[in-house]
Amino acid sequence: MTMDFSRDKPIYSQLVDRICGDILKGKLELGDRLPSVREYAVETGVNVNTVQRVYKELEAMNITETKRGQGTFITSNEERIELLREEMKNQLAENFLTSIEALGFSKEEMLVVLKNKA
Amino acid sequence: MTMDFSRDKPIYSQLVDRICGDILKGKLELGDRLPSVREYAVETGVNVNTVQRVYKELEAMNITETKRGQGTFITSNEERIELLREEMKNQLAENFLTSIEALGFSKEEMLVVLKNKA
DNA sequence: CATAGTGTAATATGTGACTAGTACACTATG
DNA sequence: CATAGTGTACTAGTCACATATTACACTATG
Repeated sequence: MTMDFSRDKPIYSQLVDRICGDILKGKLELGDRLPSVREYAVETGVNVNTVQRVYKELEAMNITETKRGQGTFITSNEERIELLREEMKNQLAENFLTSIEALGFSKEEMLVVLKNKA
Repeated sequence: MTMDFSRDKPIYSQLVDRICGDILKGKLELGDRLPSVREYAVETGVNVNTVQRVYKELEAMNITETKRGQGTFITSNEERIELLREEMKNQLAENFLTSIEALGFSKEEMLVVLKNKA
């Protein structure tokens, strides 16, 4: 595959985002097994250690569970995923509002722009 | 002063944002002279080179003009500033929409969250 | 129990972004 | 022309990130 990564953010971080997105979008389902670190490394054209870091982060976020010798699985805890969804939504919104304020735009002004886009 | 900086973004970049914000907010006016690199370095508790990089970025964006031996001044070109305002507004909006999509949220869903915040 | 497939750990290396220290070049001012 | 105040250039150090390599620990499967 050899994915293309943006250069303004660590690869491991982009992969975490991607997997989270896939979970929230339903592309990955609760209890699903992720590819092995070695598989995923080849798929994405990245080093095994980088994938390991990705899986480590995901586990620290409690959205995956790792079983040695078996693989890494998405948690079956639906509440956790729902919580994740809310957390990320909130974080996104707050970051946005912070940026808006820092640059001196008003919320209303930005809402108009957003509505008129895509 | 010794400003406090977030650790997830380069200092110079945060300073650029800050100055752009101050301009857009009207805290800094067209033609104003910015502090000298050394002054600003002391004010913010940062190295001179970091400030220099900030001023360099600003100049590359055509929002300041630098005169050796005299100082760095905010452009008097009002059109440029207006353009900057539109650019940043657009960029902000687009980045936001990209993130939303990547995580599988809908625009409408996020607009609701935004309206109910701050 | 052998084997192949999991995740994990440790170490070394290269690279680029960021920051810092120091010295230089230009300009205004007296 | 001396001086102090500008911006600028050069060099070096630090750190996070990614990679490469190797070895280890656990589990399923035959």
